[in-house]
Amino acid sequence: MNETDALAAFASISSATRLRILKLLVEAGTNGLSAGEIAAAVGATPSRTSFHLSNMSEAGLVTSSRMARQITYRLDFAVVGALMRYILEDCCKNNPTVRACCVTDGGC
Amino acid sequence: MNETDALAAFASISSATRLRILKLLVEAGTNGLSAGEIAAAVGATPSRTSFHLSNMSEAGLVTSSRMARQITYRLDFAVVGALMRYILEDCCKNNPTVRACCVTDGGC
DNA sequence: CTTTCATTTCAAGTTTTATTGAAATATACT
DNA sequence: AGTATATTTCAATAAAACTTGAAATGAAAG
Repeated sequence: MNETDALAAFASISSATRLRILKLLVEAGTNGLSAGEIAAAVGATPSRTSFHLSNMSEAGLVTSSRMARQITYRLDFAVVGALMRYILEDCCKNNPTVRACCVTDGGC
Repeated sequence: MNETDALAAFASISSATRLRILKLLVEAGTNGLSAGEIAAAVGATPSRTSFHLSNMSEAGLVTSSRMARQITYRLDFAVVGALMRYILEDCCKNNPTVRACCVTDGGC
């Protein structure tokens, strides 16, 4: 992950709707969800949802594949992980205070 | 960290200049840097730098304190850590793929 | 090959955010 | 008090992102 990619990812998840889509796709796991299911879940119009999904796709956060008439969107967990690593290492130089928050039993 | 705070933090670090300021303040550590030093380092005008710094301050990422004529800005490492934890736990439900990227020897 | 369903694209208007330079505030020095 | 330094605030402009609804695309079914 480079700076340009990280900036696009941050911009993408700084929208309340898109962050909600991300959380939804985390729960959906590797199966993903169709654009229509996502639209229904977040209560947005199809065109608005499509706009947000292409934003997330351009940011590399999601992948899409057509299944018959529907298009399935899946979260790219590796990209989210790479973003975490970018903050932790490239930005924060492995600062111990920041790093402590990333362990399950961390005092944070 | 709640969703509102996380959204503000993401929006803040989705600007190239502000991400650069964050990295600068990571290296400065607990000493921090004055607004003027930051402006010089990022090559921005004082007013523009001030704008970005108040954005980061509203997002909770930095703290400020006046030292004589200068105002020192410091990164709030705990807030950055809380943001990491928010992505990892609240958003990603501790997904193992994402979590693997947060350990030094992680296969990521 | 027309219809239906799922999704995307487009154009228009609205809102938000960024930039610039000048003026204002706060502190220190003489 | 008056001047210089450091930073912020303000108003105006410019640029980017969001929203809406209508039209277009792609795929399946009759």
